[in-house]
Amino acid sequence: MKNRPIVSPDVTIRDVAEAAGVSISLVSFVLNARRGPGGEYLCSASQKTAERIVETAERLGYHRNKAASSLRTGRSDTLGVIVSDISNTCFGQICRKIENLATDAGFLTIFGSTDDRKENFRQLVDKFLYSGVDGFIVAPCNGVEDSIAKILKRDLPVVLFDRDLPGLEGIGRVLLDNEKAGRCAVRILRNQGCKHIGLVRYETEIPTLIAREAGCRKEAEKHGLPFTSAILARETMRRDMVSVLHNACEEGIDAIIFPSNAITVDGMSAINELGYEIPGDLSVVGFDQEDRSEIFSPWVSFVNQPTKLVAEYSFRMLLNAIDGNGPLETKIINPLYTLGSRIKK
Amino acid sequence: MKNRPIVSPDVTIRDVAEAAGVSISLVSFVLNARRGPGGEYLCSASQKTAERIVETAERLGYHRNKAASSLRTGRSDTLGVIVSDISNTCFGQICRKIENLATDAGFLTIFGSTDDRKENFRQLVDKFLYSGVDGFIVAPCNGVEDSIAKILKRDLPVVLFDRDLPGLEGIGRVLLDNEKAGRCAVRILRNQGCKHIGLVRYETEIPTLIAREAGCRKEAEKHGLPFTSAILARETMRRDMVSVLHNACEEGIDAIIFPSNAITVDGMSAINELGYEIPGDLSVVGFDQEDRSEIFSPWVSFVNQPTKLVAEYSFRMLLNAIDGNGPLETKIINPLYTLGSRIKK
DNA sequence: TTGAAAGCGATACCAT
DNA sequence: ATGGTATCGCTTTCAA
Repeated sequence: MKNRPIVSPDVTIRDVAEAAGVSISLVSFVLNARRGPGGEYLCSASQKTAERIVETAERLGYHRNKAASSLRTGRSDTLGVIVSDISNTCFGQICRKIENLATDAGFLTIFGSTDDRKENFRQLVDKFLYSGVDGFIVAPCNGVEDSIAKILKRDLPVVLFDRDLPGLEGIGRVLLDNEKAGRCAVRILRNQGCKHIGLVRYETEIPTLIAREAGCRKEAEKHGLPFTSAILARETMRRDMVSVLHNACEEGIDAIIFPSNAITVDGMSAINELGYEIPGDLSVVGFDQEDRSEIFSPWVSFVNQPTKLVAEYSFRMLLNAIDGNGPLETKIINPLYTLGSRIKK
Repeated sequence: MKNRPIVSPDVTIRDVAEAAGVSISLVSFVLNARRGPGGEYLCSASQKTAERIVETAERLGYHRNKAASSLRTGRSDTLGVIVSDISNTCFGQICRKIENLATDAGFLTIFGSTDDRKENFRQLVDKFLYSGVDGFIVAPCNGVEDSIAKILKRDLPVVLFDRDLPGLEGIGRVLLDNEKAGRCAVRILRNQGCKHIGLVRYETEIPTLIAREAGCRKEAEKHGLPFTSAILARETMRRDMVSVLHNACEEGIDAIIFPSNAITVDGMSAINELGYEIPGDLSVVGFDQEDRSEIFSPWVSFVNQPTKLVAEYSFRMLLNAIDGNGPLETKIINPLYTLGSRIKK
């Protein structure tokens, strides 16, 4: 365990300095200089020397030692991203996009999954904090306000997405317009000619779900459409789903909305178990689409977070905050949807 | 861009030393000491002092500065993991598992996605190399032998998974037994009573696909089952799939195998387009299951890499190599399968 | 059992 | 325009 080998006799800034016949300071200067529009080095060094230094560095294959640089500057050029589960399609996509953007901006990204558990969230925040990240993009669990506060106390910027933690100040937010998303779901079903829409959710105080349901109800009422919602206990949702859907169909409901990914999954399981046909027996709108579900179940419509946009907004906001030239604010984004086929061939 | 604030006046080892009334060296010593079975500190310091130091460190909220430690030791306690797409379920799961294992072992993990493109792979390797990772776990693209060699030249350990790069020496491998996986697919269909099995793949030299097809053929021949395979051009696979499947069904094929994730996706699209029913018109075995596809399309069976095992073997092998107490070898693992329902309700 | 001190490599202040 | 040098926090050798 102890005797891990020390590796790679690397090219250091000193080697470059010697090879170029200048001082270490000058090399550091030039290598950190910003570039002008014409590619000039914006520093006090002469262009000639600057070019020679850069060329030497390249020739020797020099690469800045991150640890040393980080130790000296207090910055690591690393971002911490925390989600509930990176193997979940939606989060996976957002993480990938953030990673790409961060790479282009010269940042490294480290990810962590919480499984939606407070303790895991806290551990990850600590871990990332102690590894010296420069900022956070997080999809929080409920009740992790203290952990966020810990980040803030270190003066590090945080951007929240996917779920809000109301009441926190000094952080950025990139959130879906959930009420609009709810309206969107109902609109899809109305366009398919559905006459009586149902919604299933579990009991919760998560504002996301409440707002989505409210949006559904408003849009339905606006058009005088019957709208019925069933609220299950969270623990027994999976089990209760079958009877709830069965009753709903008996009562003449011809369309159902599952307002989150978890509910969609349980709901689709129940529909399979009941042997219902989509859209024959029931039209379905789910939320937060799974990978390729359009291929495995092309008759289900989905309302989604636009993952690319979420990633872009979150990253830009964080980067601006890190660079000190932009505010942390709240950005509300519009839902995206994919329509399922209405007809089976 | 330049004036990012330097943050967090942290508790340093010096603070701990002063507060505990000992020297910096002693603190470092104790804090890096291994623990005996009874929790004793295995270092020359007296247990009393050791305990006092540890207690002081905790009280002050001390955490080792990673940059400084890394600069001094040349180790970063960071692992680099490279896959083709982390938002793909299978890779997402493997990454998550590796992350968990790494965390438990005190390592940080950084991920990168290549989209199966050489240049991206090379860039990621360089990026990880220059950020000082201690080792790599990678699912390679074709033709990145040079990049792997670059890692090896730095004396860093590499473990390959998912796909092999034959001919490379001095690396670890965790690979699926692809021939067995092919046999497994045929066995599933035989159990469902299928009489004539087809397989679609694209033209390639990827050993994975070839071996899977060979396995299928062998198993079919072993039981005197007719087996027909169609080989499409990679670029036009998506387009050609429809007619190929159509012809296959006309010719009396009652079961089809899609021997990779990409082929499964295109294949399922085509089946949807043709309006074929599974398993009414056709039984299907796909490879490398998507997230929740069992819910959206419960009638398809899948042969998979056991993601947890792949993650575990890869990580353990790498960790042992880093610690210098274990070889980098080739580990072949058995396929896993999930059965689709044979009957629609 | 404990401590002093020499770096690791890069940055940035201050001279020249 | 260029260079000398203190310093970031930690590990580790050597001496006491």
